[in-house]
Amino acid sequence: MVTTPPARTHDEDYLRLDLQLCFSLHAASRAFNGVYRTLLKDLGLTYPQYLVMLTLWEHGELPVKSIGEKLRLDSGTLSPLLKRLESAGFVERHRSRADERSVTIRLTGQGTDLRERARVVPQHIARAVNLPPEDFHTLRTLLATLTEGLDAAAAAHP
Amino acid sequence: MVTTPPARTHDEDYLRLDLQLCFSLHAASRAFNGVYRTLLKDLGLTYPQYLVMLTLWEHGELPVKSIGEKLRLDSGTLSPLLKRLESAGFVERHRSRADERSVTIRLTGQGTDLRERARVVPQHIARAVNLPPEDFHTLRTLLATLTEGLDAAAAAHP
DNA sequence: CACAATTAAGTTGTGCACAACTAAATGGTG
DNA sequence: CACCATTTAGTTGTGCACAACTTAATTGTG
Repeated sequence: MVTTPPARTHDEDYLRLDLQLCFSLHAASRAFNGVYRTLLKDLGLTYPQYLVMLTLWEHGELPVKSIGEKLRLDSGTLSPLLKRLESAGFVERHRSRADERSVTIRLTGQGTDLRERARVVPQHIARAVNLPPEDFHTLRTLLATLTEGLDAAAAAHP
Repeated sequence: MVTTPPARTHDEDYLRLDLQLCFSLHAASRAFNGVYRTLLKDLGLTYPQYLVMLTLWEHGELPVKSIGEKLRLDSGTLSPLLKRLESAGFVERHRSRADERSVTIRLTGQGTDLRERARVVPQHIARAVNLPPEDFHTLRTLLATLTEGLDAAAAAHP
């Protein structure tokens, strides 16, 4: 007598859905990284360094704390990354006079100039992504919802 | 006379769209990782190790090569990861007799048993994700399309 | 004012991703 | 058969993510 408990099948379904989504997400994230990597190599930037430069180009100088909040990165990741951007000559680090705990990151001339050379990057990416604008928007919304749900779940079970 | 070239605005739009999508994707991927990390800590697995175990649970023993193809990971990532899974007692590594270059990864009893304990993971994730099935499906499809486009672009400009 | 709690940045250690390389086995071709 | 190209793992080195911790400055409270 063959006995396959129904609960087992249900679990398998869950497992399969979950597996498919995390695979897709993982794969998409890595594919994105790959394309950025090759595009950014000419500029001498890694992908996370590019994200930091983008926020600096947009907001001017920023304390490390703010960069971390915008990019959801902690000091353990940012400190060495910013040190590398500094030795590459793209940013300067200045201990804040108002609050000596804080360190302000400022673009150098070279860092500011890099923005012009970086303008081609988003164009290449947009072309590579090759999605109609509405899909673009849907994807972004769904990802945001997903992240929100996951963050809420993470906060509920810390 | 104020001259703002239209191309400039266009570039800014591209930059903004690109920035938004790569931020969403990056954030979603990291949120996913975070939830998995806490769930998997009890099992003594990292997220990539869990992905390897999932493929082994599904396919039984596999050569390193096949695992790498399924997960899009190269030997530089897999070799040390598998070594850690081996010293944790979840897998064994056997040099293939038929082809001495190949190494077959096999589940141990402990590795097989872990599957039962891991059954709760996808349920927690599905609950955390909290998306209607159709959104789930849309997201997966869009991510697949995105990855395909990015891979094609990467292949065109290697 | 003193002092404990909090905050900002940095450090250390582990693990993953990936590029570039090595070593050994295999396969194809002259 | 000999030799070279290919294939499979593995190694090395760089950089990111994150947990756990340290240090120094600031803030709040008795």
